[in-house]
Parts: sequence; C-alpha cells; structure tokens
Amino acid sequence: MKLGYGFFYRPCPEVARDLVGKALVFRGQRLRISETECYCGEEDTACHASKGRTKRTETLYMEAGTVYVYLCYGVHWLLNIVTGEEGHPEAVLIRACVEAPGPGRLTKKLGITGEQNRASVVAGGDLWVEDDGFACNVVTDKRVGIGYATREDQERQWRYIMEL
DNA sequence: TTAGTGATATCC
DNA sequence: GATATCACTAAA
Repeated sequence: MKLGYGFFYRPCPEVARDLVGKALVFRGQRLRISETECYCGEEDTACHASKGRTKRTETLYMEAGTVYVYLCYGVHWLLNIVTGEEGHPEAVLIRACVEAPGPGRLTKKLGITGEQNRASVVAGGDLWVEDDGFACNVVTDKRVGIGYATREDQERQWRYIMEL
C-alpha cells in the first residue's frame, strides 16, 4: 500500500518513527528504510531552516510529502521528506536502508539527485514510499553530524533505527 | 585520521 | 567578488 498525504501530515517525530521498516521505491528499485532522523521546525537549531527561510530551505516549507534533496560536502545527495503543516519547516531525513548504509550511498544507489528536489512522494511520480506489511522494532538515539546545533537540540532522541 | 568536493550563505 | 561552512564517504 502506498503511503499518502495523511501519513506525512503528522508531527515529524511520528512520521520518522513510522517510516522505519517501510519500502522506498524509485524507478523500479525497492529499498527497505532502516534509519531516519527528524528535523523539526525553525526552533530546532539542527534544522536547515532554523536561521529562516532561504532559497535552499524553501522546500522545507512546502506541503507534506514533498521531497527535499540537498547536496552535502559537494559530493553527496541527502534525501528528506517534508512532514506536518504546510508553511512549517519540518522533514524526515532518510539516513539508511538495509541495502545501503549511509545517506549519501543510499541516494547514489537509487540515482537520486537535485533533480528530485521539490518532487513529491504523494503526487503519483516515480518516487514513493510503500507499507508492505513488514514490521520491526524501532530504537531511538541521538542525532549525528549536527555539532553546530545547541547542546539541548543535540541531546534529542530524534534518530530512529530498525532493530532486527 | 584526513582529504576531497561544490552549492549556499555570509561576509566584504 | 571572496571565503567559510557543511545532516558525508573512502582511503589509510
């Protein structure tokens, strides 16, 4: 079953947790999501939009289900899915799949690039997320790679990992 | 542990 | 215009 707008139109910690174990489908490839993180609004100092709306973070303010793809370190494309209220910048970062550990490797394997930025997983395009009945335990941890955020935000248990 | 990589934001 | 920064990876 394809996940629709209602699934993503919820607070991002809930979406991030529920996305673990789901299948990410892009142009005939199917990958099991094994790790996510959530970035939740301008008040989250780890979120790209915490310093306000810019050309780069515009996508985060779009409606739930919109895909935010961003180039990191000039080399790696990172894949996020926007959640919650339109106009409120929150999103879930897809950090890893069972078949491809690491956010950069994941997009490389699928062939996702900046061309997918502003696309949508609920609009009937070539990228979507499926619930195929797979169930697993989910454990939480602190987010990684956000040393620029306040300590308070670094402590949040906003990383979700599939437990075998 | 460290180099590489390039778009974006933030300074002149 | 120039520089500093970065939600990472691969090689050592």
